[in-house]
Amino acid sequence: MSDSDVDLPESIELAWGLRERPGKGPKRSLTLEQVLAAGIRVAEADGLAAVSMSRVAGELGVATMSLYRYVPAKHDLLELMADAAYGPPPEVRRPDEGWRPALARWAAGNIAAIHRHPWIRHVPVGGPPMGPNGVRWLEHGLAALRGTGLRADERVSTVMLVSGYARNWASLTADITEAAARAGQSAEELGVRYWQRLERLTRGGSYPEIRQLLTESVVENAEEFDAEWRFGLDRLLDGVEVLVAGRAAG
Amino acid sequence: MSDSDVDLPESIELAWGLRERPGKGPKRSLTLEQVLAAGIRVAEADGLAAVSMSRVAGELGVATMSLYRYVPAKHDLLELMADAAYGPPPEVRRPDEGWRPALARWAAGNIAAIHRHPWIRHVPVGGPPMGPNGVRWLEHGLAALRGTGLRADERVSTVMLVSGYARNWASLTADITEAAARAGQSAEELGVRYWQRLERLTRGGSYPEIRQLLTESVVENAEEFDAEWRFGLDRLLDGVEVLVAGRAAG
DNA sequence: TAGCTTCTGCGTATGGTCTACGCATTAAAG
DNA sequence: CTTTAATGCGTAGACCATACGCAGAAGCTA
Repeated sequence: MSDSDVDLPESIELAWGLRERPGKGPKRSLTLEQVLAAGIRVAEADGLAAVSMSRVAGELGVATMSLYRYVPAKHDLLELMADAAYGPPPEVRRPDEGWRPALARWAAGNIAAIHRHPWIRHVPVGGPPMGPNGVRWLEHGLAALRGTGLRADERVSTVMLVSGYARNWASLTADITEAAARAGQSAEELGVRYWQRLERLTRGGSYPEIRQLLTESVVENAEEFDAEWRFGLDRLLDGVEVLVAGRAAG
Repeated sequence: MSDSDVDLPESIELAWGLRERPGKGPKRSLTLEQVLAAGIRVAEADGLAAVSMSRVAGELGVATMSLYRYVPAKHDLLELMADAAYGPPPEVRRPDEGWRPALARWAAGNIAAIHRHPWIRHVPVGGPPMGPNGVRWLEHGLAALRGTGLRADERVSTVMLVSGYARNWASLTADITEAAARAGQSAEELGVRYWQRLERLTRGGSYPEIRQLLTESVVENAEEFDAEWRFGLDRLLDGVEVLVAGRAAG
């Protein structure tokens, strides 16, 4: 109870529903959930850049300033929207499931969440996860590593490593997909274009490795897109496995 | 020569100095380098949020709209600033150097660059690297993997994997460092606070793994900060090594 | 040398952004 | 019934990016 009053950021208390509502004044006309849902609706429709306080308020049929009774600042609105949009993590690791498939499933869930709400990647992250869903995701990620013999800090680092990779990869592919949509081309065409451009830029300069790359075929079609994701994930999990195996032996 | 006219984004042509300057009108009073340097100066002093067109123009003693003669839009200014701030990559792999230490050095250089200019992490990335420095970094990253038997797409994926990890880790630590500076606390204290907060939030809920974590010590001091970085990197490189060794054998 | 063309810097104006402040209204507590 | 606190929100201030157009500078051509 000495640390019962660890002070939390206001937006986090809001998200967890820890704000006492003494119910003195008039009844509130909205809930935080409604505000977040409206923000998400706007982001889904027109991208994160379209999420302005006035636009979200308009979506709810209230005045702009009313939102500030539900959220301390726009930045908090965005963070809370992201946490809400992530949704619940994939099912926890089953008793009969190995750590590796479990972690792979968790990573895939991460990708899926970002691809389901591509605007999430533009929400600036501010520190480690503390939102309700963020904490649940952390919990399930750690659950995948139970019984591996990894130390506490190693388990945390591993989960961060995997989620970081998932986020990066999802961001990159979403960037390409959106750029392709904007240009009216396929993602495949756009991938080819990148290497054409690199070819043009490295002409005349001293870029032996890149020039070498261009002689081998680096073309990617849609199926190899997924293969690329799995390549990185396999590298990552192989690296973890080396450690796990070493711990089990030593 | 059929692909001699691959069209490049305007900002990229600008950065590479590929814009013909027919020299018809009056002499320009600035160079792109000066504009970028001014923007970087502002970001360095007051953060990326302080970088507005008018502020950068003021720094240079010109009118706001004059900047648009050097840069198509603010977004391009930021991208170009980031590319310039990265600077040249670490020395290429030496002939006697193994791929693993070379890639580790390259990764460390990545970290150093972001820590030298912490605002870089807030510049929204838009696709694969095409700026002059971005391409040079790519070149040196690939050079570390020469002779490993990895295919072209595998080399590229590996480099992306490592740079992504470096960026993520540098971002996280920079977030913590800045938050600590704002709160007048040490990064160590703030790390402890995170776990205290997590303890508070997971009380009463169903978070067995996180609760378990809290019983083991997850405290990090400044030295373990660096150990955490190395842990992730070792996992990553171990994973690559498994593949490289397999290729050498098979 | 005269005129034409093109490029420069930049003043003005438009339509946005976030949010501090204060006020009238509502509802519960004493 | 009075006191107290919380709500919705109108107004206003301080920014922001950038479209447009113009006056002047510099080179090219005749």
